[in-house]
Amino acid sequence: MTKMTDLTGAPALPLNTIMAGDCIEVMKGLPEGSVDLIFADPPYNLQLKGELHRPDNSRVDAVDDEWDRFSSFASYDRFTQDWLREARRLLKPDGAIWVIGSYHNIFRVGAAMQDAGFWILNDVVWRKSNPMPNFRGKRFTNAHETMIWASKGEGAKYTFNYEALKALNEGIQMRSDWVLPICNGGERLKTETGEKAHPTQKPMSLLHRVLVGSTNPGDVVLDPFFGTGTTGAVARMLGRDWIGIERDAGYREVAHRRIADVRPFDKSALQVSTSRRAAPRVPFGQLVERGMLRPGEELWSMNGRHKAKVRADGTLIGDDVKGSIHQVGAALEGAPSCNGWTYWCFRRDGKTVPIDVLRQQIRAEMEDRPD
Amino acid sequence: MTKMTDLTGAPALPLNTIMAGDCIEVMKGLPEGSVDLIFADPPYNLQLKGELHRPDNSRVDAVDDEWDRFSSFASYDRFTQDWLREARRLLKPDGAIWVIGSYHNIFRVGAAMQDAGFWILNDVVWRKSNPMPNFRGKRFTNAHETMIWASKGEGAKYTFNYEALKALNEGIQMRSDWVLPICNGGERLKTETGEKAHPTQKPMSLLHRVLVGSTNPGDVVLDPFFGTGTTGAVARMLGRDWIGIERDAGYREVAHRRIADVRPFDKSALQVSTSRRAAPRVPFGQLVERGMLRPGEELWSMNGRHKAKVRADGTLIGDDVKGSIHQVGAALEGAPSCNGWTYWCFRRDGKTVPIDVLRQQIRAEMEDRPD
DNA sequence: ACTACGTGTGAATCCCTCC
DNA sequence: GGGAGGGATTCACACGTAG
Repeated sequence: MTKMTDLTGAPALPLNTIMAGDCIEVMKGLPEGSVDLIFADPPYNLQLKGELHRPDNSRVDAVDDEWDRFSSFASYDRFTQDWLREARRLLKPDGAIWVIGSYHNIFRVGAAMQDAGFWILNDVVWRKSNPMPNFRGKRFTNAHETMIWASKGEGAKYTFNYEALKALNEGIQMRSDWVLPICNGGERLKTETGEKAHPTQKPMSLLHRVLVGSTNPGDVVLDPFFGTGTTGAVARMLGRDWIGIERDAGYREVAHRRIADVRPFDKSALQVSTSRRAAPRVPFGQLVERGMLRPGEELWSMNGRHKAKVRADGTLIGDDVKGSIHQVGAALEGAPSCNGWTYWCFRRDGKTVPIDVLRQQIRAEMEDRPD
Repeated sequence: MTKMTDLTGAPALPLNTIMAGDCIEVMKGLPEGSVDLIFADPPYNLQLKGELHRPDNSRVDAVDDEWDRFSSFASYDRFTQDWLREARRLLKPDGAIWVIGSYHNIFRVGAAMQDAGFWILNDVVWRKSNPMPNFRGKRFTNAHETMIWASKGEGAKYTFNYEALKALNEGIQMRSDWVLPICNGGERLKTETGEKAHPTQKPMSLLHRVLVGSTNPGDVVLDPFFGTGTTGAVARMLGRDWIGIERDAGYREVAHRRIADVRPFDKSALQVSTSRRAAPRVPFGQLVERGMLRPGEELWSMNGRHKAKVRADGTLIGDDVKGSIHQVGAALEGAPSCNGWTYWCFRRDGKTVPIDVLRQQIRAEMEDRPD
């Protein structure tokens, strides 16, 4: 493949392009710590009946059952370890990875991810609303696939747009089981002869939820098993940069045309709900400095059971306790911690008002005139 | 343990008893090829670190028991390989095994099962209808556990009561995802002091479906991690013989009393597992994920007086208001509440269509294969 | 008897910034 | 890098008590 470098001599990222070749080799040529998210839909590769192929496409010549079984699992494991090692190298320290699979391969993949140092955050079940039935009635309808979401390592940071996903789910925390239809109808890519362009095309709704939940606009998303480019199409739609790797020229061609047709959403639609966590921090002392609360004034706990007096330095003093609004609240409640902003109230004109109202006033002013 | 033999000199099966001791050692003393089904609920190796509190400051009662602590993945893997080897030895040639776990351990267990020669038939997802939320909002609600169902080896026969399961599922082929509540209320075993008798008691409805589906009356069911004996209780109820292995004397005592109380062929568990299903809630965000509405697209109020723009996370943004379809509708109308589904319309081909039409489409799809 | 409301709790790898 | 401290964060049920 072509080696690209930027002006500093560091290899540049080939953003929004489909790279040709084996993903392990191609990833070796990309710079370490450069990617925000990896979405991988690796080959399931474990149909031991009939033929079995190594990652390099050579056919495994079975001698007997024992040898064949050992050889095939071991060869799939080596392949998995190899691409996972390169994938992890490419991730930024606060990057994350999603891998999708079925019971044929997902257990080996999950164990390999843990062995490679990834830290599993959730396994997410894609529950298909319209799966193919088990025609022979010998097993359960295979109605789901499993995704593993993992950070780069134990304690590593990662992106999780909690509020946006909660909003997507009408105000209820998003669960680890997602009910979504399989990809068919107009979304399913076809060849000129009307056949499926790719046997395992994933629905865009699945990628939408993955990318809204674990990336921000402008992030770089890598898909090492690009296929017909669902990841790229949704990334472009959502204003994320993407890189695809695919060794099949036919799939690359379909993906290229498909992504070129995508109209990105406009910027304002990409702004998603955020939590208070992202809001600027307001020290309680500022309420006193600005005269919103007077030193000596009494605050009352939300439940009305406790009171404390405001001091000029923005601390509280109650019976035998003094400290921050949080510390005094925790001490009075005998709790391990306490959010003083939602715990304390002041009184004006006979009404009891949470002090958080004052913080919101300050934040509103800051939005008009940011520092 | 005591060695038992029957009249022919072959070791006899200690049917319908709880054996004391470490399951690997105990299994070594049982005869090869003697068991029809194994249900195993091994330690999950949760690796919990500090304490966790709910937003109301109450402390979560974590699984911190000694039996769930392993020094490393390697030591957990050795343990898993050892008990799986003995389990497989005990199975009849046409026997089968179920193992339940979470993302902490299930990938390692699944890979070890394949390595041990088991042949996976399905992975089955237990979708909890009432899981514990993720209190800190840092991950998805961990709302499911995974069960692996496997035969003794590739091509081995196994029991699958297809019609019985179909009947259990109101005439529709049983899928690989089962919606069942966690074990609480009256079914949850308590000590005299009112604490949980076992931290991870499984619901009887789960075992009911497993045993109805993959055993016949008179079959022998072995549970090497017996705990407080859910497997034994359901087996007795359904007229199956059972063997439990448990090393904790306290758990054995609770299980013994519990199983003695079971009336065989009680139909109560059946009623639990076929509990009625509520009308499915469809989040508005799903219309966006599924491409039925585009982020950036405008919606119009039914009366034509207001409009708002759809965002990628399924919220709306109008003049000075943003939030859910319901919130924005209420704000624009100055009303205390608003049903956004009937309030908002989208435009296609010059026609104005209520968004509720799209929700009805999704519900219709779900009715094809409910659960 | 029935409803309304408050409380308790479940296999959990659950914060982040600043000094 | 470790410790301190601000302050953000929950859904579905079962059960008990009040009205």
